[in-house]
Amino acid sequence: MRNKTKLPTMADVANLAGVSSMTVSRALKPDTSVSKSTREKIQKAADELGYVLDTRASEFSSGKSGFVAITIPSINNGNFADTVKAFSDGLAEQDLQVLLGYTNYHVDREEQLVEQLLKKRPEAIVVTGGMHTDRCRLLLENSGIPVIETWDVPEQPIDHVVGFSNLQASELMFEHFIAQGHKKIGFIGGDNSRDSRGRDRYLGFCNTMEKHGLSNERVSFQELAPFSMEPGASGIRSIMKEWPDTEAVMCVSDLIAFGAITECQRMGMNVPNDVKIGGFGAYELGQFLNPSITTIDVGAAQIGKFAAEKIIELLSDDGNTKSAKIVKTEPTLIKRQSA
Amino acid sequence: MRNKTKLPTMADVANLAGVSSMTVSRALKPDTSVSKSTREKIQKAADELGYVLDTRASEFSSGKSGFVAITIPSINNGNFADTVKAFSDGLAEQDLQVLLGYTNYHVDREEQLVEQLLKKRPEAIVVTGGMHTDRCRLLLENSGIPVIETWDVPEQPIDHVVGFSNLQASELMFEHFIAQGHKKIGFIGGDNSRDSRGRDRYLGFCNTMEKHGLSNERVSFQELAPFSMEPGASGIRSIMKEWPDTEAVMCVSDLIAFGAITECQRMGMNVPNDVKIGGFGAYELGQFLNPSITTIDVGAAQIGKFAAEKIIELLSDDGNTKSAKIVKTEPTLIKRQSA
DNA sequence: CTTGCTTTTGATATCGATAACATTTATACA
DNA sequence: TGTATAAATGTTATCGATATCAAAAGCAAG
Repeated sequence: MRNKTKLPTMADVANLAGVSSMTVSRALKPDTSVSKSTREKIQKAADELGYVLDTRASEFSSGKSGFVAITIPSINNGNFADTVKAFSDGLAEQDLQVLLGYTNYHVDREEQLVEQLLKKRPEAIVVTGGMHTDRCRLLLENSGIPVIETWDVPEQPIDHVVGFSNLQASELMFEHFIAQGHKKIGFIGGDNSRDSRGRDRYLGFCNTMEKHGLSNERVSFQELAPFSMEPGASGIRSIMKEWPDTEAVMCVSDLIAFGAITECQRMGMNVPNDVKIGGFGAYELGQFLNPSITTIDVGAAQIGKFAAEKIIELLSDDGNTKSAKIVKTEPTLIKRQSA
Repeated sequence: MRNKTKLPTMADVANLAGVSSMTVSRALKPDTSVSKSTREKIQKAADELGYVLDTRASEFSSGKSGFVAITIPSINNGNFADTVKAFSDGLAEQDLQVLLGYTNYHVDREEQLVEQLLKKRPEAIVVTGGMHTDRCRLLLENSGIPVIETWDVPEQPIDHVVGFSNLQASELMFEHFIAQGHKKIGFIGGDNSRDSRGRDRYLGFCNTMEKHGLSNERVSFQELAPFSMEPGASGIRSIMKEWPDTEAVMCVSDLIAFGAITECQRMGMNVPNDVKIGGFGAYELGQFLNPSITTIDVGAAQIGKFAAEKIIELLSDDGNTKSAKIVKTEPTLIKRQSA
């Protein structure tokens, strides 16, 4: 059980089976020309030795790493999890694995992570967002592999993009508030310097307010821990304290909205009668809360699916791919009870 | 930008810097004997070429893979995410990376995954639970690396264990119900054949009911999608329909409890006045729901932390480790509003 | 300026599999 | 039965870094 004992190699299997190691290599993959009897003989030898292929050697030798890297801001986020899941599923057909990294919403951490991931020579890399450090951008540009930026539509894309405009997406919610006749509208967000998607949603707030000649002062920015509801509670308290006549508030995510709605209930307010609360991201828990959360569905899974399709196309590329560099998805408003 | 262009290798850097590749190899790691001037020269050459180390070659050559594998049932589960996070953090100090796989609560999938992971030659492997296919067990036993089973205390451990008794943990909740004078108690669970931890929680139900001479018939087993609240809603509907006088129900997880509580509210019932609902896992959302969810805290992060510590100890092992093979954590009841 | 040490650098073999090419064996058909 | 073709297997070189051992350079003390 100790580390000392050497694990069997392909050569060991070859010896035992009385063939060359090349034949073992072939026998262990499907769709290769090895006679049935030889393959069985080799399989038996491999089982006997408890042989497990060393993919490090295999990938190193063949030059293909067999995986694709993806960075997301946070593990504890149903939306990104949906993207990753759809992405993994899409790549599984091609026997491509996914190597995942978390940036924790920090571009510095992203840079570090991207370098780490590139050292492992992925066949493509997907990053969340279009905001990177200079060095990170350089690393990606020089990586020699397809790069896809997601969940955003950067002004100067590095390579390919699968995303949507967070600004336009959040406008859907504010237009919804305004269509219901509300004028006293607020926003609860996070650290805009770290989360550019959150910042764009805030800009959507400012834009819409300006367009309709309304005040954009009713905002609260909270320190957002990953997957945190507490900031929603503090945010709504702070807004209702300073502007008690606020009629509708959009939160930068459904989790924040969850915290805000439940805090309203604890303060004795009725949502949506006393105040309307909107979320973002169409998280599952939003359907089940009473009241259910009106939200923006950004098609997180679709982003992962599209990214996977793009990568498959780029990797099987014979050099004449015609597909668009930028794929946009369409966020939609999901009207439920809370707003 | 196309895949064609070869990335620079260490030899390229060595050429440009006018040294041997061995010196480059040394210069790129800390704590090695390379003169300051040479190191700077090499660093400059590497930057100029945009050189990024190929860890595949590096790890292959040195024989160390530099990572540890871990399998968890589901990505969309805050508890396992907490374990993984603490685990990653614990290993980061030792420059060990974590390679994560999801079994989706299927032992067959686990077997497949474990084989895939072992092919990458991790330095240790952590699995969730103690239920495996025969082949999976064999693979783990023959892997030649430390194996840790977590989130459970198997009767016949493969190697090391960091876990707790799910059975005893769930008994905490039922004893809590009983101490409040309840006798008509129910349980909402999932597919026991797939989730052994859920099954043990159910067995805790049966044991406690038997011990107190109470009926254990008030149960509902639902098909549990990962991170799903809907089964909680169906579960409580089914129980309240068949046994309308039920006084208290424990759910196999907080997410199920969430679905159950909000469904009770939609049915016009008050939790906890009309019926008490308990959860399992101490998920963050349980704190914020109204009513907040009474639950069992199993110390998910602690499990990850302990597992990481154990691995560090085992890997730095000089052959005379004395640490216990089995580490148990202590689940606790968190009394909140719902029960 | 020589001896004996430490520090720095280099040459070579090697990790385990596979690509590419070469060769042998099996199969089909005239 | 012989030849053409396909299928099965083997040989050799190689991927990119590092371990290991060897050599050179730097340095202190006599």
